[in-house]
Amino acid sequence: MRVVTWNINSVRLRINSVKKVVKKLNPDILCLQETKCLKEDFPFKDFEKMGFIDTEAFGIKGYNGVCIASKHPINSIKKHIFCNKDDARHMSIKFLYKNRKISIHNFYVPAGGDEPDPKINVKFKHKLKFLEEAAKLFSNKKSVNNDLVVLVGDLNIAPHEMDVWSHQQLKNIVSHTEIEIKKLKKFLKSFQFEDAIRLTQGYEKKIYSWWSYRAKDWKKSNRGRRLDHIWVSQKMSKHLEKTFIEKNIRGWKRPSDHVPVVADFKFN
DNA sequence: ATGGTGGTCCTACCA
Repeated sequence: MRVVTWNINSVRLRINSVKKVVKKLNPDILCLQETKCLKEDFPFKDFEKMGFIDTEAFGIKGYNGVCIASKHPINSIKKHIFCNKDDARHMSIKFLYKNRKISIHNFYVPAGGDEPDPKINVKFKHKLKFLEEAAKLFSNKKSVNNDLVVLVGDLNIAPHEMDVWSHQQLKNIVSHTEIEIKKLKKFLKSFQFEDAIRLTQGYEKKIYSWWSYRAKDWKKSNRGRRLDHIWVSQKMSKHLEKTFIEKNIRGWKRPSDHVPVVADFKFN
């Protein structure tokens, strides 16, 4: 069973890239962030043609927006509101796979602006509050040891030294500051999640999922960050087979600044 | 070098 997460940065502009990625990766579950598309404008027909039985999406005009497309019938959907804001940053579904109930959570964590000080930057304050509320959502759950849960998304934080091109140069840059990383780790621990990428690939090598549009040559300078994540519950981690990141897609024509992150699971 | 580029939808705002 394959789960793919990708910050698409406009699903309508890049619908052909989505089709190519689906053809190439054949995901069971595709989670998108920054669809930048109202539900009434969402290209549901295209997702149907790609082979998805159920596609759930919602968004606000211009900003954020999340989608989960599934090749297995979706049994239930939840959308959680964080920080009392009218935005579209979370969606979760449940579905059956080989008679097992699996939950998928798709998150788009606020980017947080430029200034890494919650006292003067309301966007950064929002980001920290969002992470706190997200952690609370999971720490309230009782079934931590028995549930098959996958949490994916653009979490807009690169937590480890090898998740950024230069730990030294980014430690005061939003996405890699100590305060955010602490909140993210608390979020991770709220349901005893495992970081699937690092669990399968170790902590030694540099791994990125995002390269800025502002670089002259993203590939040559390679100043990336690992902002996109796949987390698995303890029980789900037993079924985790492998993970990989589709870096080459950053080099496609009119790319998103993020690339798809993939996790494969095996069930008997 | 406090820039750079790329989204949405027309004017700023977001990343």
